[in-house]
Amino acid sequence: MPDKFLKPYNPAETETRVYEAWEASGFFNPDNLPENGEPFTIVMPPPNANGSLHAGHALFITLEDILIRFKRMQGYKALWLPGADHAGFETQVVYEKKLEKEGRSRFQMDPKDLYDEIYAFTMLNKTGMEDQIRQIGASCDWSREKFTLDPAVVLDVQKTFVKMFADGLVYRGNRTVNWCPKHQTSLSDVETTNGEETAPLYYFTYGPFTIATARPETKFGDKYVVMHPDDERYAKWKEGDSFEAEWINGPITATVIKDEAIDKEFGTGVMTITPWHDATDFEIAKRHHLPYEQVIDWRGRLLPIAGEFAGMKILDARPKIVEKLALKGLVSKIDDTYRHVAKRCYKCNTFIEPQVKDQWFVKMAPLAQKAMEAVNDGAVRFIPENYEKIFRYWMENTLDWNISRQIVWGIPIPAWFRNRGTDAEESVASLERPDGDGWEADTDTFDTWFSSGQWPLIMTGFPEGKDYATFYPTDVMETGHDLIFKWVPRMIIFGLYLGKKVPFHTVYLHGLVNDAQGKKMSKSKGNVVNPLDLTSKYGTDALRMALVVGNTPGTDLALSEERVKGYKHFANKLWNIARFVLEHTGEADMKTPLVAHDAALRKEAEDLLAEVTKDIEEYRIYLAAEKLYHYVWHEFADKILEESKEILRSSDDEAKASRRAFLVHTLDAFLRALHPFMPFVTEEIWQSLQSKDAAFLMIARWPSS
RNA sequence: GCGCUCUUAGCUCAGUUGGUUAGAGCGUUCGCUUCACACGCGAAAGGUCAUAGGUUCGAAUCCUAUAGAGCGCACCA
Repeated sequence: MPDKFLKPYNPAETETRVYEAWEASGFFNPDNLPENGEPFTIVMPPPNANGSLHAGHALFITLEDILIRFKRMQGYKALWLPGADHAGFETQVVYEKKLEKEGRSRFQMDPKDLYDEIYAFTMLNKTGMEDQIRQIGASCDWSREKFTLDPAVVLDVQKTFVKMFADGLVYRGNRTVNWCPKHQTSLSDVETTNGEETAPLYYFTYGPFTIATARPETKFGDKYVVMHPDDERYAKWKEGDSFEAEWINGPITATVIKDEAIDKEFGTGVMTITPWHDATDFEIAKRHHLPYEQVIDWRGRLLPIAGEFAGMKILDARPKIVEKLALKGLVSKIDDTYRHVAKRCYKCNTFIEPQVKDQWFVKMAPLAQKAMEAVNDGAVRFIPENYEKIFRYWMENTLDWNISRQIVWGIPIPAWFRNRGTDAEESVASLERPDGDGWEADTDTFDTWFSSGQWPLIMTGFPEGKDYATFYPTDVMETGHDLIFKWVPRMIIFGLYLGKKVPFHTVYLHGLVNDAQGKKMSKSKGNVVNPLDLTSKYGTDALRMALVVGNTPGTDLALSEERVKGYKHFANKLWNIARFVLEHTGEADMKTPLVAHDAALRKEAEDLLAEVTKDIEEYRIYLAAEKLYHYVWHEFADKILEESKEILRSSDDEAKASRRAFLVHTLDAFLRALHPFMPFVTEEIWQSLQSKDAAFLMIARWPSS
């Protein structure tokens, strides 16, 4: 028995050494595996290279590594493809915060300089994160790693856009977008949050009508009142009737419009419209061919149309405008109990200002239709199953996807414009500048999800790479349940559009990792747990077990330090079991026939291993881990080892020989079974076992078929 | 408003297709310097499975309603 077993298990001493040996062996790359089985592929959700690893990363790395190691031991060509995401807007926000702290602003910087700075920042973080992923024990193939801003990836993504343009699936749209005045970019619908708020609802006299509004500051240019065509209260007013009204900055002439978008029950059933700053109003204006004008600028300040209020921020202007209207006797009521839903930027919480803007949109309906059909045909399975409903809901209710972002940190949109802002405006998608004079390049970049949506294709080398032929479609997409609508549908859509096949057959969705009380971790609450602190304190294997035991898919996990500590004890237990077995067996004769009692115990163990195998195959990882833990500690150690002491002290040579073989065999089998969950301690012990039959436990045979 | 999920021991959670006395970890109590391990061993206490109905030979598990929690969606200004 090696002397190291005389001391408690030391994760810190073991982990780096073992990982380096694995990596050097080349077996993370399936091309080097001794067996040439069927491929099994997982694309790693590329972490955002703008910070360090958090507990959620540790969870997904663990889950995916368990599946990969399990399949590798079963003889599959197991390929886990790591990558990193530039995470456009997210990273730019992180970097802008940094600039803010330094008293700088991106709006005073040359875009090229800004890009270069963010690039350097991201590359530094990327390297750091790769090391951290190694620390969690990820057996991914680093030789195939990609970054979303690798030149080849950029080109692929741009080609997709050009193809979609040619296929009529992207178009230049001039319409209402979600505008963040702080970050000065438009955002997709999934990049905004909806919060219920209480805001005063003002009732103003508007000529012969009373209108209700929560946004007086947008009302300067309003010259149309709209009501429902069936509203009997206003039956005497006909579409096109006009009237005089005293308004904020003097008298105006207004016109009556009838539209079914108006809710008769809300307010007075009459409203004025501001097409530039409200999506519903924009639609009404389009239907009735009404003019529209910008009232609020891109920074969230009032434009000259506001007269004396020009240049003011909307929240400052609002009370002053109401005050002025009150002096004119035009305020009839203020309802302070009005609750409504307001959209905010999901990063800075600033109110979204709807603005009309030219952007590139992806036509979602035909693409979503295909994704739906694939799911209906059973080509993609969701775990847990109920997420399929959520997926369907999203695919049935798609809005066209705005993919233009007014930020530098991203993949440039290969588009060109001519005669911009005039009736003769032309816009084309092309990798090269089109022929002819006057073309200017689009300065916008793609929404990050436009590139990450193509990730399974990109990682497998679509369309001509050799990996694409072998490993696409991939097998499992394991990611957070919050990505069910942000990421998963886009991957399925792009997979079907470009690759003609779904990119994976199974979507496994994990929950959030919360603090010990089940509260969401956040920097402001100060309850963020750094997974690397936990691995250095208790060992990576302990953290991995704490993250997966009893953690059902789709459900959030409360991660307490006590929990991790418990599994550190388990790693040590395993270590001492090995010590006992090694001490008492010496060179056991593995061919010794087992006595009846030992054969029965062995049957029990084999039945359990068969169950565990089935559990993992059916993605009940939480259950498999718990069963192994329970058997090893409370059966093998507490009962079988205790009973062995007496047997091995006895003078029954047949029973002794049988028991020695049984102990070695059982320890060996459970080290194999535990290896995907606790790779380090199991590998370290297994290297000292007489039953060792491969260079690494990592590539040894799974103990049950 | 609509949709999805959840409510099981002091805490965090399992309970895989309905089937004997409902489980785990941590915590608590009691007893152990047992020669693998005190990062340990042995034992114990602790639950009307949110509530009310229903289906069934049998329900934590299926159905309905109610209450509470969480998440998502929604153009009522």
